[in-house]
Amino acid sequence: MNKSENVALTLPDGSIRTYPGPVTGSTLASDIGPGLAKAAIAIVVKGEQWDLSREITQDSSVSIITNRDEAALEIFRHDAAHILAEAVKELYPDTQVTIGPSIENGFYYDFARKDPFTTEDLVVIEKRMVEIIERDEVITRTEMDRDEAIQFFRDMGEEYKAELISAIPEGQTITLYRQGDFIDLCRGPHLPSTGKLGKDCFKLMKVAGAYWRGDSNNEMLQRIYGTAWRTKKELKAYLTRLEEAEKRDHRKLGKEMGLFHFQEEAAGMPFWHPNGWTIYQQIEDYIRRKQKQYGYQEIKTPQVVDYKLWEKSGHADKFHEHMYTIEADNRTFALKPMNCPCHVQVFNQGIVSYRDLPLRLAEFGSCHRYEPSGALHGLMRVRSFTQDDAHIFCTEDQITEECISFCKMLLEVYKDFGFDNVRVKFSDRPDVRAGSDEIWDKAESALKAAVDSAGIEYTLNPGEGAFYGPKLEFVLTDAIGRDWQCGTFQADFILPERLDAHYIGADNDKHRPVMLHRAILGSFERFIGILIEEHAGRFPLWLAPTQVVVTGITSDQDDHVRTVYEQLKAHGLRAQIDLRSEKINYKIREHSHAKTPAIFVIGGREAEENTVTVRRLGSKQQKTLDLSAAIEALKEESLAPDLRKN
RNA sequence: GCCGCUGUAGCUCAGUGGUAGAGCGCGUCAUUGGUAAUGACGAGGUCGGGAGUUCAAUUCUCCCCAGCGGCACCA
Repeated sequence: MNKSENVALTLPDGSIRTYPGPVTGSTLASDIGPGLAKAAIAIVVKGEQWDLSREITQDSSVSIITNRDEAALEIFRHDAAHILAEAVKELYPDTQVTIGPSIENGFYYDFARKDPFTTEDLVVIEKRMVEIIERDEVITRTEMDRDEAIQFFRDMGEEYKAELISAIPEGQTITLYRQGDFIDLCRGPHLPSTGKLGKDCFKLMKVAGAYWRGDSNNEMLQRIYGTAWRTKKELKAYLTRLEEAEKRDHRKLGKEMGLFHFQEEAAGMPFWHPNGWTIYQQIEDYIRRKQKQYGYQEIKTPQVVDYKLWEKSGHADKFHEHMYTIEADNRTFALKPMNCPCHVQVFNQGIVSYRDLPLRLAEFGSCHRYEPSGALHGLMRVRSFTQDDAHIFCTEDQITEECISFCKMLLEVYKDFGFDNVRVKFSDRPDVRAGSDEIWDKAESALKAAVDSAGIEYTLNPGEGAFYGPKLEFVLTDAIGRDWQCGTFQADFILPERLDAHYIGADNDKHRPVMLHRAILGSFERFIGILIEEHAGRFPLWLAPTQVVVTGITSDQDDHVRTVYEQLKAHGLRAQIDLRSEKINYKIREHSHAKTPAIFVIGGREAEENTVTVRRLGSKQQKTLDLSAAIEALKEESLAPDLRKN
């Protein structure tokens, strides 16, 4: 490249600035204006993010990233991670640095260190980070040869960094970033200087353990999590959002609302209370109706099954450590961890004709899995749960149609529960799997064709399929932003083979059916957990454990209150009566806290006119209605979505 | 399972090497009040479980269990 050649930079508005030679983003920004120079964070050169200090040597289309841009956030967070690492190295020089990326809402950095960081350390580190920001250290980018870089970090005692670089292909140029005395391997880009990060725009959040390179066979590192934002206001808003999310945590609400509990004697296995079980039953009834509508037949299979069956199905091989076993009669049994092998047993009874396919067998199957203790999480990850499970036995030709029908049903169900945003992942063959590559090719392409024709958008989730087949995962998000897989649709060519399922085809020969494993809610437990958080405990009327409370202003109305209560119950509403000698204020407050959707209040006037004054949760307004009208309205609203007329 | 933190009344939490406290809730009584807390009195705890140190352990040490935050796992 001839240095004397002109460099023409095309800005987003189409205007062109020409320079007599190489030029940096900061020069460009200051030439455009001092305001921009101050706000500039990085520059996009031909679609790639560059540091402001990096020389642009060729004609390029460019745009400057300012601190108002969304793209700046990631850079801020990445810089925050570097500043964190610098602070830690200054305070605890014997610590080795490893990696520190920006993540959703913030950043983290993993450190190798004998003694773990304490919460008090975080305060000290955070203080030092502010100092580094105040020092406004210039951040410079340098390039280094790969082997040179390995030696460089090794000389500094940074073995992890050296190992990281070793994994990079030979001959490649490595970029390093320096700020003050701190040097890190990094792709960049970074801010021009540490002072660009607002010292009141970040906060260290927590310490945690994390395996080196995400592998549980490796040693555990100390991870520090932080959050970082463009402005103090954004940071505050984020912290407030976290607080709000905590209030809708299903574990907290479950306790407050008396839905369920856990205890030591049965870790990870919920005890459902009357209130929670009412919700559960509403959901089960709903799904049962839905499944009938979509051509499923419900069955029930045993929970304790000889271990031999799990060996035959292949589950024992991969999951034996996660199965509860029982010894009896000199035999070993397992509590079923899933329903599919049992469903094949039902399929295998008698002879199935191709005319019977697709055969859709559904079960509200209670399963037990010995989940690792650290994985347990309220209702979201439990050791005993019930799935809205079903297996569709069909021919290869029927996969597409079944997938389309399933996706339609799933989206209807999610919509009825108030979930409009469902993310879908396509998980293909894992490293450890059963069956030949040929069968996997077939299963994957069949599932892909099916989901494409269903018109569902998905992201690829490589290597995450089940050991017997590829799957679609339908993911919902909890209050704290954590993702949970609920629905699933899996194409399985392997279990029918292993458990010798067959049908008689039109050609009078035996054929293997394809097995489609599918669930919509996934487990009732997890789904209810998410439902609680989604609604913050304020369930729609059809799900609410108590739909209406009837109470009087004074005890003079007690008889009338009783009559109304009886009528509500006669209409099938889940009503409660409150005859306590408390003031109306107290009772309203209490039932509102309990998140009761409707309160019917009866005073002297209402008793005389046979009306009720209705107060709905979340509203301070009251409406006095004829009793029969009030009951009718409530009844209509309390119908499950699939039972409503419109 | 791994790293760290936590475990005291039904709930939320304070506290101490000398056998425990608050608020809410609960119970009794009084109060009959028009839409988010009426008052008085009262009951309630093997301080997660086990072992050790000590004259003495809820408090200090160790082991175990469970919960929380992550990591790993998730048929």
